[in-house]
Amino acid sequence: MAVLPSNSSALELTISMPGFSSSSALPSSVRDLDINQVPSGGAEDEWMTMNIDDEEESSNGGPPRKKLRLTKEQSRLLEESFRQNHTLNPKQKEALAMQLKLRPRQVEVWFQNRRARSKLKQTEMECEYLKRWFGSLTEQNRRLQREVEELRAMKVGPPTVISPHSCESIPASTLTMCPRCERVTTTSHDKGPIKTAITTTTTTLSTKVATPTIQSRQSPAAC
DNA sequence: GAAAGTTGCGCATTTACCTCA
DNA sequence: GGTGAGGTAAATGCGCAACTT
Repeated sequence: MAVLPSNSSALELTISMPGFSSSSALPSSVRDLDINQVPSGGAEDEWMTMNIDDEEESSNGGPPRKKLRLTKEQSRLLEESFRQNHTLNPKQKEALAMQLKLRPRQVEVWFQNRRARSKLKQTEMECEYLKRWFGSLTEQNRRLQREVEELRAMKVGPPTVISPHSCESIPASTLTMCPRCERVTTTSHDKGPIKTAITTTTTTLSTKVATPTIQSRQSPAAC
């Protein structure tokens, strides 16, 4: 299962994790849209209070700077451009600035902030994902501990298991489990009662939580 | 070719402003 | 109407790489 944001420009992280819904991990995008709405009670030319000249004046100790609010169209174009490229070369920056009637520096800053927001969202998603994974592992651990306790309690005489291949009864002491792939193999070594008891739980392990994968995660080497 | 200085860029952090509950 | 929280544009400072002298 791949968890992907509704807005592909916001996140690049792809998380594969069976059994988990992505919806709760996604921050609401509604407010993002509202942020760029024209405030009620202000005409658009009044709303764009800081044009190029104003800003240059304020940076030289002039009147205090006013907050620039990008128009919907400006935001749309910037987002579109960001989707294509997360960084701009000087030519692209210049062209975009001209198109948007902004200074190249403003475009540059917007891209910096946009990259930072993407990264923040990605980190939040990773955090959420790790928390869920931790929770599922904790639960799995608890379940297995319980099983071990039960098996310890019913330990009477030499434990045996049914061979998956021949359906014959095999002394459990001859079975071991590969810790990596969790397959049962027969050996002649005696691993002691606890080890063999755990071995008998192999069938239950088939219900284990599948290891979630982040894009870069490598699959374990074949056993 | 090596070292020092310059420039441009990206990023992290901080500040200032705005909106909304 | 005042206020605090959250969002975001902009400023600042730092590190790094490429280039020049």
